[in-house]
Amino acid sequence: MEDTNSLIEQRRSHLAGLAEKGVNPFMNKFSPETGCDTARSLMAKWDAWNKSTDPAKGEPVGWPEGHRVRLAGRITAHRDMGKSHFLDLRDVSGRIQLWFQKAVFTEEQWAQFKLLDLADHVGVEGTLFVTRMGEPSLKVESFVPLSKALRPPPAKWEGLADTEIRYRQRYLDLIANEEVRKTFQARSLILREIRDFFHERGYVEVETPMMQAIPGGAAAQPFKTYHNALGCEFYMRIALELYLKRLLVGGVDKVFEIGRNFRNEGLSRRHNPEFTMLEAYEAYGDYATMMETVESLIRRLALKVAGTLRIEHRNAQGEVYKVIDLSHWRRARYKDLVREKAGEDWFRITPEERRRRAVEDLKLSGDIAAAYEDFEVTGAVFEKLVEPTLINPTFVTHLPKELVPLAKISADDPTTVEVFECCINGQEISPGYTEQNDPVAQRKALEEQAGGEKQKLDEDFLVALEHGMPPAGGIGIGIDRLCMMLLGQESIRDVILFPQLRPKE
RNA sequence: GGGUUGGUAGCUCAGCGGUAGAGCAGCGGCCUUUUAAGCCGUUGGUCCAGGGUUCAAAUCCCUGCCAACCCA
Repeated sequence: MEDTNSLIEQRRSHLAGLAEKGVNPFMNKFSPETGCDTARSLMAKWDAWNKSTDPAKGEPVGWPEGHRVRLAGRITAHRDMGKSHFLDLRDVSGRIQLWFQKAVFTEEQWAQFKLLDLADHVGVEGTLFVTRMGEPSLKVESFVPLSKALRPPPAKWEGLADTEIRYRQRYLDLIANEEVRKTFQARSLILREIRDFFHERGYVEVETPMMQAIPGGAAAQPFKTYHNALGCEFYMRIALELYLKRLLVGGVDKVFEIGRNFRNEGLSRRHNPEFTMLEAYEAYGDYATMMETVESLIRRLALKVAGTLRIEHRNAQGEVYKVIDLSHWRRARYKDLVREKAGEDWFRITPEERRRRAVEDLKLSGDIAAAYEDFEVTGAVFEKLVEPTLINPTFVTHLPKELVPLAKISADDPTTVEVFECCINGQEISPGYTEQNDPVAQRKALEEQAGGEKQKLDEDFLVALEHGMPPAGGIGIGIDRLCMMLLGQESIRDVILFPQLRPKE
């Protein structure tokens, strides 16, 4: 990209100007003592103490006026008053205001100062003080250019709105938009908290293959790749499941993995071709054990990241348009939820009548294909009419066995399986299972699912099961959707740093 | 895959057949406590691309590309 404009040319000439003066505009190393906002708040603390008239205010706190400090960051604002300039310096901790006075510097140094541009990185050293306006600031005594920005930053006030630039050049989005920085810091916190949660419960974190000869554990289109040295095709994984279960066989009784799955399907507000999945398995647990696990985990995440179990989603105007109450976790049977929307007699009428009612009365004609079997008609009712209404957390239990062929039959209702779908925010956040550990039943179910295509059977996995897998509960949690729910984002692209877009040119 | 909306200066946007615009940023000037600094002046454009209609197209039409949203 060799595009130039006058702004880039100006910056290039400033770069050349620094070089002529023998200044390296890309320093190898400069060690700041502390963060910009750290210095700023310590100064503010002292200032508050200093100005307090309370006779019992005690010992000085923070950093006093005149405290010497060395900082580094990016220049994000410039207010020029001739012989006196105010700049904002920003690093990951936040910002602090810099004061450059002409009188402090030699003519040569001032000439170098004039070659600095907005968005450059600089290192500065000086003393802390508070301005007349009460702003804790740094009186700069020396500075060094650390990295010259050859391109202008986005406008500071409007921020960056162009979605395409925001996603393709996320770094500009992060520079320009404070909320975006916060969202991704919160995502990092969520991941860390999930790991702490499972480690505290005695789980072992593992990493299993992303390149698999047979992509299993879910029904989804995989991406294909090729290994030159082995001379064979591989698939990018679509789920973590089958390898984690091998580890249950191997005696890793509590095991989890957080990792990327890849599905070669459509992109949407809720789908990115690569997405982050958590799966956790617990030997001697069952689906009920895992419901408790999911609830405890998500409650903890909400308190950590939002400070409350009442998650508010706000629109661009800052108005709350949705509230998710994570203090009550409903448990409801699949059939009961379907009856609420489709009629009390739904499961007593004939399959033909069900189809007619779904298409005509419930207006699901676009969602029900002619080839759908009866259970799929009910599935469409659930997916289109029930799931979107489950804003507050609901564990949907006792799913019909046809819907989840690989699961274990419920002890109290043989037409259903020991599976839950935890729905929050109108979407499925986490499925959970009492895992199938009967190798004969598992083989039969997988063969039926493969529809006679023998090469799709993960024989190695079935052999593992034949060695004996302990009874276990398992869950999967879509981390991206979890982040959307907790962080008030309606698009998956706003919780993934670099969402997939069509490559340019 | 279908529909809707959008793509104009570095950024945010207006203009919607008749000379290419504003604010911010930038550049020059004034100002040594400003903070979306202020005041004066000023530079900057493949109006997404390609075709068409027209005396005349950023503007109307067609095709394509990219994106967002809705639907499948």
